Amino acid sequence: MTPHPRNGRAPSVKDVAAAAGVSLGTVSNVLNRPSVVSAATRERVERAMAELGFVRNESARQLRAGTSRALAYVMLDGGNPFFHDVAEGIETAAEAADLSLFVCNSNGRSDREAKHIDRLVQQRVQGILITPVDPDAGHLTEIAQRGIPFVLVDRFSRSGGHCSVAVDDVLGGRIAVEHLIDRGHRRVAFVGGPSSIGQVRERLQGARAVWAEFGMPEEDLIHLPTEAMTVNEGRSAGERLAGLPSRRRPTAAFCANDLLALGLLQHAVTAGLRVPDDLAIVGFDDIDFAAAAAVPLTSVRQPRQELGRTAARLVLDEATNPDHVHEQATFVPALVARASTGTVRR
Amino acid sequence: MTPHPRNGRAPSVKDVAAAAGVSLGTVSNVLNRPSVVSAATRERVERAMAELGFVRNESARQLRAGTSRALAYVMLDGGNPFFHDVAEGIETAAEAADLSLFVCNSNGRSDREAKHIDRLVQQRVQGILITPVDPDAGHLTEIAQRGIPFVLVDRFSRSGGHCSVAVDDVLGGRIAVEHLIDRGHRRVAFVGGPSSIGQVRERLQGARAVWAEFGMPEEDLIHLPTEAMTVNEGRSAGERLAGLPSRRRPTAAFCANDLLALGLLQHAVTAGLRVPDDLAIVGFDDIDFAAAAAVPLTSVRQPRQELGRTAARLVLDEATNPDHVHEQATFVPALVARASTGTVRR
DNA sequence: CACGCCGATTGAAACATTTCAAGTCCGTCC
DNA sequence: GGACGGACTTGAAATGTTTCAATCGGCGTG
Repeated sequence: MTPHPRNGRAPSVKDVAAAAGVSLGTVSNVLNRPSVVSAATRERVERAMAELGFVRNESARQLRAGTSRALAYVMLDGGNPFFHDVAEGIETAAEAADLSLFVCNSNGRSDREAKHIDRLVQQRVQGILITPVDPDAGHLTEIAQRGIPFVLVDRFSRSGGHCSVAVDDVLGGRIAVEHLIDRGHRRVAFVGGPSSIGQVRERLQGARAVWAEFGMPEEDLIHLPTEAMTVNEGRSAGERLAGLPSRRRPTAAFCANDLLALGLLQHAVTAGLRVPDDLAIVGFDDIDFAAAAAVPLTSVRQPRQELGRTAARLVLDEATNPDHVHEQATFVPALVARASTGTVRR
Repeated sequence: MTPHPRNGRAPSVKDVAAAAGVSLGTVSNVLNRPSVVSAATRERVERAMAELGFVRNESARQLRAGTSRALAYVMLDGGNPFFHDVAEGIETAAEAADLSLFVCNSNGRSDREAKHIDRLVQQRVQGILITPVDPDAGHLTEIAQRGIPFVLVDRFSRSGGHCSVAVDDVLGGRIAVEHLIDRGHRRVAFVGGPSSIGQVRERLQGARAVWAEFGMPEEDLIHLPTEAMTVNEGRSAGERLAGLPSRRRPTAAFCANDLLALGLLQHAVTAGLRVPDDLAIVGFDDIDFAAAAAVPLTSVRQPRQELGRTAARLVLDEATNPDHVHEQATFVPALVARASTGTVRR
């Protein structure tokens, strides 16, 4: 409470002990096992702590304990609200377990990701949750080798050497395209890239599978590759789409995420196309902005918060349960139909 | 490198020293002052570290050093991309100073904010950057009293007892409304709330000032209060706006942030209004989604990354410079005119 | 040959906390 | 009155790192 001036270091248990006239072990007991301390002493110690403005030193605590009381989530793209919602889910679970959550953002850069991981390992965090730039990168397996619990979020573990949490992206691709076929579309674009992203490949794979099952000609499902999954790239895909000769031009687009879809939507509206009549659009993720777009966006919903909560649960299990077995949690995506695919095509 | 099994604790400097056949002080020298160690010894030690998979224990380091190598940013609303861009700016500066950045999200909840701050103080972070729920709350002054460098971000310090970084919100309100008057609007709505938020008050104040200067009747600048600054609230403000009798209904709206503006825009489009002809809209912040909206949004731009960079600079100055004096950095907002206010009204 | 110097290395102390075996004090029971 | 038990408190050890004064060994100089 008392302003403690810049005189020197922050008060420690030792100072509190001196002020309260007890041993330092007793102060520690007040902190960690209040029930074993007599009421009178406890009160005296608590008053001393308040007076000095004592705050536990987490480093010392950690040093003694050997591990920190924190989880970490390294997210792929801070600009994509999807990852925020995932982080919220993780935070909820962390809070329930009385752990802190460090949120880091690699912003798609592998070097930044590695740097963050380095620091987290140095901090001895209890576990690392990560949506990696490249799920097969070496520094990931290194984490596991160190014995640090870790979970892939929104990515699958190919090797099975650790836990992962994701939705079934192939299925997601299927339901998106089936919805479009259902609405009467016979020429559809798949917008997304780069193909190095597993998600992009799988969503496309699902799209192609259902396309073939309905007996559509392969060349009528057109892949418009993008450099990244951003609004800007979506806009540029829109330009390319508009540039196609009209007999080849798709009447609908399935975008690998909502940012692309929003960019595409914006381009379409600017170019004077009516959505969905001239161009229907389906996104992926169902971020809040999707519902809020000027033409509310049909999207494939991922249970974002639950993804996060489950990931946190798995990493905590790995951290605390000696019989832990790695688990690949898979969620089922669901189509949320809105105005951007609203009408059945004649 | 070598997978170190779950046998026990992670290797420490002591283990490295033993493996390399040197004293533990030498290992520390290799880590912190490589130049004083002979090349041969250094190499031997480095090999031992690699073999054992040694990673510095940051807690011990911190304990000894008395302070951590980290800054923290407690943001107000993880769902608002504006704060992300600010965080990016901070991270850039932190990276340059070789510090970690912990990003926390209070999500507008005072209790969560307090909890985060508690943990950060326990971690002995070097400085705290915060966009607080309430800039006058007690726990903020407590931070300062503890002697922890801290900076208000996107808020002004009323007391002047600490640094702050923000744009001139009154001016922001002025240029937004002046732009609308310029476009021929004679009845304008201000959408924003709650009034407990300083920003809302100041933007409204600027709006009113310029309104009066142009000799407009006070009652033609209508305040539509909202409960929060979200897309949803923007939509609901749209409904209220549509419900006004037509002779009272504004032809333009100035929203206290872009999320509100996007919500309002969405409602307008859904309701069949043409933007900007039936309703012109100005937002605030100029987040990326503003430009990407179906009708690109005119907005008052804040230098978001620079806000973050400056805040980081100030907190570092407070942390390292004994002659530090508190500074209220003020930036000038700029209007970015786009389609949502595109035409001059007859 | 003794001396001092220099570069390289060492050992011990310090940081703040937690834990735990050992200790003290007091009352009760035989 | 002495022993025992229980409630409470204590002191020391341990955690991993950094720092710094001290030491060591070798070499050149007087």
